[in-house]
Amino acid sequence: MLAALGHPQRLRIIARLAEGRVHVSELARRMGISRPLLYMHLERMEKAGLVTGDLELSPDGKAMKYFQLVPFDVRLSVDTVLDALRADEVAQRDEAARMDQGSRNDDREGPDDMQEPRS
Amino acid sequence: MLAALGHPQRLRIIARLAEGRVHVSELARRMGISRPLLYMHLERMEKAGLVTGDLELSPDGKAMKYFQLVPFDVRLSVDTVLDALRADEVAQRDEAARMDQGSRNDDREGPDDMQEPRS
DNA sequence: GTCACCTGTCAGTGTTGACTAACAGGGTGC
DNA sequence: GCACCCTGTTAGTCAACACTGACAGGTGAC
Repeated sequence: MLAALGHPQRLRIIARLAEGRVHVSELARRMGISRPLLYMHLERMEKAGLVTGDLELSPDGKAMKYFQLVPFDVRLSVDTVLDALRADEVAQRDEAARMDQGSRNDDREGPDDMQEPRS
Repeated sequence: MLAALGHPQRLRIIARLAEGRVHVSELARRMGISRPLLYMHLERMEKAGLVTGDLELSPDGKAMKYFQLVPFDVRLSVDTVLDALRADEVAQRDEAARMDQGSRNDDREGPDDMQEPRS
C-alpha cells in the first residue's frame, strides 16, 4: 500500500477521485495522461485496496468503468511499521509452510538448501 | 516520504534501527546486503527525514557513521493526502516564482539552501 | 455505412531504481 | 611492511517502472 501511495501521479489520482467517481477515459482526459498509463496506476491502486472499479452501462448503453475511492485512514509510525513487518513475516512463514506441505506430496523440488537466513 | 517507505528493504532497515543506532558496515552485515546498496537506501531515507547519520570516532580512533531512527507518526488518510498535495502545489508555485525572480536578476541564487517541505 | 464515444490489451521505449564488484583513502595494531 | 577494520564513491548490470501509440472490439446516433 505504501508503494502504491509513493508516487505523485497516484496521489493526484486520489485527489481527483476524492471529488467523485469518474470513468477512466474522462479521468485520463482531465489529468492529461494517456489511458493505458492510467490503467496501470489504477490497477496498482486497486490491488492495494485504495480504489475500486465497477463496469457499468450508461443510460445510452455504453460500457463505462467507474472508479471510486476507498476511504482509508492509517496511522503511520515506527510501531505500526514494526507491527506490519511482523504480520508480514508470519504470513510469509505460513505461506512457506503451506507450500512445503503441498510439495511434500506433490513434487519434490528444492532439497534443503533454501533455508531462510534467520537471525 | 511515502516513496521512501514504499520499499520492503527500507522498512526492514527501520526495524533494525528501531533496536538502536548502528554503524553502516555492521548494519549491512546484519541485513545481509552490500554496503553501497545500504548507502543508497539510507541516503533516500535521510532525505525523507526518516533517519539521521552522524560520523563519529570510536574510542580506538576509527571513523564510524552511526545511523539512527527519527521517530515519525503520521496520519495517512484521504484528507491528509489532499492537504499534502495542496501544500506541495503551493511550494512548487513559490519555487517557480523564485526561479523566475532569479533569472530576472541574473545569477541571484544560492544563499538559501534546500528548504525542506515536511515538518 | 461512418462518426464518436467507450473498454481492454499489446508491443514498444526511455528512465529510474535496485543491486554488485571494485576502487581509493584513512585509521589501529602487529 | 601487512592485516584488519572502517568510510565514501564509481562504473556497470539488470529488472522494474512509467509512459506512448496503436490495435481489436463494443455500442448508439446520424
